[in-house]
Amino acid sequence: MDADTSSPISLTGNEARDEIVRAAAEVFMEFGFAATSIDAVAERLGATKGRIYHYYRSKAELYFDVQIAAMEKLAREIEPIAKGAGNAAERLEAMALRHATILMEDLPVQKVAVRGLERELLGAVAARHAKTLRSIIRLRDDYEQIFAEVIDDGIRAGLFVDLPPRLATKPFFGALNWLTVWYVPRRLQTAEDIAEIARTLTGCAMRGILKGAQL
Amino acid sequence: MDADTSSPISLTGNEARDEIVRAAAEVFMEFGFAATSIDAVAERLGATKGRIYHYYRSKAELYFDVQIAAMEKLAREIEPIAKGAGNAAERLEAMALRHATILMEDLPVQKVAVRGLERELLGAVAARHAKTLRSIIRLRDDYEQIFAEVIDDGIRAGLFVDLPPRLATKPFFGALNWLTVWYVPRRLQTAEDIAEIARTLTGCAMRGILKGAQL
DNA sequence: TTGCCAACATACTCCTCGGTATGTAATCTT
DNA sequence: AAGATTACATACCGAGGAGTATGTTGGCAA
Repeated sequence: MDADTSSPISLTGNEARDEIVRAAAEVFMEFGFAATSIDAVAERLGATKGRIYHYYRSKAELYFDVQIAAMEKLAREIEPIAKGAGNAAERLEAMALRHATILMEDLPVQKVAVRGLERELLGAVAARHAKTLRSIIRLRDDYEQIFAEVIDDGIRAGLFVDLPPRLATKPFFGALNWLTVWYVPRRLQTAEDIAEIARTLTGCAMRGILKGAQL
Repeated sequence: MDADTSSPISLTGNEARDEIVRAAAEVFMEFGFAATSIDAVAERLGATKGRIYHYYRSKAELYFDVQIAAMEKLAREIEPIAKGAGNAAERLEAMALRHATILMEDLPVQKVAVRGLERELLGAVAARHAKTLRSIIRLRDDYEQIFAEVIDDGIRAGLFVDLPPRLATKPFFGALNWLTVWYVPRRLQTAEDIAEIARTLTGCAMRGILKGAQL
């Protein structure tokens, strides 16, 4: 077990690390990278720094792991849909629906990932982790590319408005991802409530790029 | 001059303060609140901390001022459009177009404002500035309310899809505001390029809530 | 011209926090 | 069962940075 601590990318999810990542995501979500202290994460775990630094060599590495966890989860679920059955509009709608749902179900991790690297890091630790940084940005780009390709299909098929796919992706993602800014999970909120929100957002996003009339 | 340093809200824009706010916005945009040092802001001004602390009592107060500047600029420009001529769809489209354009033209200040208070602050300085914090959140809510009312008009008029106005506002803003995440100003970028982006985003946002067919 | 004050710069304090070095109990290996 | 390793906790260090206390300079009033 614990096959690699050297490569922060694509690590096999050690159980202990997973627990740390989840706790870290909650605190990062609340305070952001810079304002989050390792002690605060440890406290949420009911432990001390020692535990965290046993598995992670720096705060940045821990933060990266949250990002990776988020992107892998999304890609793992959405890619099959993109490559599945249905025309571009049907696939895109299913992707958007699932995407929005994951954001809400997995809020801490996903919110941190959506806020993204935001120069906060490039500025803070700079060139130190430049390589890791690049590979995470790559993960994001690859994920966006999945959507861009389906959108491109739709445009070619005449289903969607004629825009550069990469540009059309932006407001589409915007309508969905923006929920990480305003959505606050309420107690008493059922899975159906989440599904309702996801459908609403997906509806707006889809109409935004669909061409012509629909009901 | 310098009528009030006591109330951080609604201050009359002293020229010296404005210059500090603009510089601060640039650095805050780059590194976020927590990772921005007052020294860094001072350096961008070609000055030292002394200059900043002569006008601001804390980093938080300076940050608040950036937020206020952003919200006042938006409200000042968009409110007249909301109360102007045209049906709900026409007014909303004009508002969205201007909103998106301001975000790009005034990127540093607006980007900081869009990222918003994000608990980063509530956590850091907590109850200290709770009152100021509330009033800034109020500014944001009021601004969103301007859109919500026009959207409500459109729904009642049967122009827009039937959704709770407050909820419909979310994906609409999302499609627009998301540009603060991906948009990077290029040299050689003309006003027409910005206008083009604004039109594209506005188009997607409008189709997202418009009911029925359009060209 | 002199005193006063605004508008800064300089120098210092103090505390937080990332990271490390070291200790220690449990578990595993042989 | 006796080292060795894992999985932490504890104790410490050093840097960075917010805020302050104290100069210093130029303009303006009387």
